[in-house]
Amino acid sequence: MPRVTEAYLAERREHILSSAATCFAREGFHRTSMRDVIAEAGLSPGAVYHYFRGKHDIIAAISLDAVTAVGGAVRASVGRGQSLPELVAGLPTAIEALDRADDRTRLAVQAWGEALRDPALGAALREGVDGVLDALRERVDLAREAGEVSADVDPHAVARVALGIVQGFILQRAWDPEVTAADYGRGASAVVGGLLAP
Amino acid sequence: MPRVTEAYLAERREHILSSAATCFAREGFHRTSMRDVIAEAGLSPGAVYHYFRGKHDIIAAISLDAVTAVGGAVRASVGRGQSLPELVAGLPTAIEALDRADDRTRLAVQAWGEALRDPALGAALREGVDGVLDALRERVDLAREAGEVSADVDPHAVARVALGIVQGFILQRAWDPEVTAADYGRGASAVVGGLLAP
Amino acid sequence: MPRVTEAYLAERREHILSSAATCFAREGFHRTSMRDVIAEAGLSPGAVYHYFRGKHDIIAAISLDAVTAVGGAVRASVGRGQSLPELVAGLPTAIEALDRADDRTRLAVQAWGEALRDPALGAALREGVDGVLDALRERVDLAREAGEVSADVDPHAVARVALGIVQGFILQRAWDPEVTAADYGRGASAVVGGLLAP
Amino acid sequence: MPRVTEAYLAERREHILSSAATCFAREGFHRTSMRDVIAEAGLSPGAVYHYFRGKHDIIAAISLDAVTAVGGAVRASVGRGQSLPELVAGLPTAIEALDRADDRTRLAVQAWGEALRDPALGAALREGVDGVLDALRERVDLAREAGEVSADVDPHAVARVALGIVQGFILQRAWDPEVTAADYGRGASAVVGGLLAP
DNA sequence: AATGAATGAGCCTTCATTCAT
DNA sequence: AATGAATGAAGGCTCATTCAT
Repeated sequence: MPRVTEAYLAERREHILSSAATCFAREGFHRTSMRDVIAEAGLSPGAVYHYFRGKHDIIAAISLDAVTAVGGAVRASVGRGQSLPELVAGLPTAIEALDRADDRTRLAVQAWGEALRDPALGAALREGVDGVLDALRERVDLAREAGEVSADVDPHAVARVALGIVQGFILQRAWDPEVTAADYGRGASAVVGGLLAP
Repeated sequence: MPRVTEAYLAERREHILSSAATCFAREGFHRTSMRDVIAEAGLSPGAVYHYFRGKHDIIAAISLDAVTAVGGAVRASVGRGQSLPELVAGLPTAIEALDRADDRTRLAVQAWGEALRDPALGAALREGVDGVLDALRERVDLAREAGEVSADVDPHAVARVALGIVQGFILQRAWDPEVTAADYGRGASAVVGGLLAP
Repeated sequence: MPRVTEAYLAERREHILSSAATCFAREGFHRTSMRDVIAEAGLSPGAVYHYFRGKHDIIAAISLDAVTAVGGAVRASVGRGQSLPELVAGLPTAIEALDRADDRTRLAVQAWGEALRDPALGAALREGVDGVLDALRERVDLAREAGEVSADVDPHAVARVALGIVQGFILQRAWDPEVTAADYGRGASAVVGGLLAP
Repeated sequence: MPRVTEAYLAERREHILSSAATCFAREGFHRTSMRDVIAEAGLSPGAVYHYFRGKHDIIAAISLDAVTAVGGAVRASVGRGQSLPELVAGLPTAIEALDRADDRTRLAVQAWGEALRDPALGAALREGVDGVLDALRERVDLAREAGEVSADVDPHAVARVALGIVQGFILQRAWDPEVTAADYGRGASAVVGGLLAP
């Protein structure tokens, strides 16, 4: 019989992660020391190291979470059966909604850089991105089959561009909170749906 | 009077920066120590600190350079008098051309994260981005006035989205070198120019 | 729970201080590196920094201790109910007794200079000195009331001079160990008690 | 024929010393870097090192100057043919007069500590002190022969105490500028001349 | 005589992490 | 499960000083 419930352990782990996220969003991965994380969590070094193998693991977990959350938001939007311009218009809002308590999108920008240096994280992150790209590509395929989109576009490339539009929003909003989802979404929808005069 | 020429000083500074860029591209800003930079430059600590106030300043200079180079490539493309889809199609190639010697686009991704934590860098970077956004917006304005684009689009928002498309390319290519400028450019051009069947 | 006893912590702190004092007496505050202190203490850097915020704090603690010890010796002598000449004659011996293990009086001379540059240390030290001056002044007051001393002397000024005599001994003995407490004390007693022929 | 006059060289040397003294009085010997001294002097490193072998030499020169100045003031007072109490009463004022532009007495306190660590400086300083002690002792001898002072005092010891009184003034005044020469001198004169009621 | 770029040893300190309790 | 004292490598940087010009 375990001394403590599994739920307790999971909750503890989560608590540490969210404390770390707070620190990381405030100061960045590398300007945050384990001392900071430990203090923010109100624990002792030993306790934190009981749940994580090291700082590295915490960064990886948080990075993955941030990127996964973005991916999840995109995939959820894709599944909503809207027209392509509607879909694209709504993505920024879906992203914005992620930043409930923590600055998940700011963490995502940092995670992007981290993934460049950490092969394991890079692979994990790439996997998530591939899933999102697949979802977007399938949606474009459908649109093409439905004649909604001209036959000679490359769904792979279009999916990448659509993802790029989302990534650009995340980045620009991280730099400047005045970049709103509504404006950016309108622009995106215009680009995708009717930029060229008929 | 051993006062060396100003050109010599500038060249030395540049040498240090490019040595640092090599290190940073290889290991990231924070896994690179000043020792690494100093060794790569083949100098002594004192010499490096003669030209830069600290690691921070070197990171900032390189970050700014990377982001400025991206901005310059975009602005140069904008000034080339192409149609909007042509312009957008060509941007990834222009970006790709930046990575001649150093991995300037990889550095850019790191710089993005850095700018989130360093207010001074953030401000400088934002200024550069604003210039690029202005150039793109003006181009869209022109297209609108020429009837090339429907009148009810918001040029500001469209400029941001166009920039986002470029940023997305930088990021996706940094993660996966197989993402080619040609493919992404084709996708971008399709999105902007004729995604919707007529 | 590895929480060690408070006594253990205090002892550790004291051990570091005495190691530092050894180094400082040997080489001076500024020619002693933290490496020296750490090696002398037989600890790791982290351990030392666990107990002190930095070299500065160690210097301050040792300086304060040295000056406080001197003050304590003076106050103890004052409380011994001797005649003024007896008291003054005994002070050098009391001071000399401080240098049992460490060279506390040599440290005091260094502390004097340090207090000139470190406002916090200066204030602390001044406070200690004021206490000693008070004690001396009270003693002089008593002597005056007892008619032991002429009525028109300023007890404050006399107290300062008495302290000065002690400080001069500390300094001269630090430079030249041949200056003995016995000789100096005899001189001091003569000055105070019967310099002028009757 | 020398390129520059000897006077020019001496003046330059003096200029560097006074710049250094300014820095040292402001920040202490060890918190002052050669950069500081060089900047204060408005010269280049090479120029300063042309006149001094190193920081060490500058510290030694300034320390010696400060201590010598004190010694000179005492000896000048001794030669003035006053009664012993008058002499002692006047010493603090003579000391105070030294602090024209620079804080020579503050530098002296630092020099005391320095002499403890630097054998060469210690020897030089001790020599100066011995001269002062000799002068004081001779004065006491004279007083003894004149019957001004009781025959059984030890002139050596009394001279040391007299010097100690001066050193105490220097120290106490360095810590607290409110300690005035007038007050301290009055106290000293009282101690020496008539502390004990008749 | 003077310049100032360059040197490189060494400084103080922090950090992620461990392990006896 | 949790504590926190301890580790020790490594970090960024400063410093007194030199020497080609």
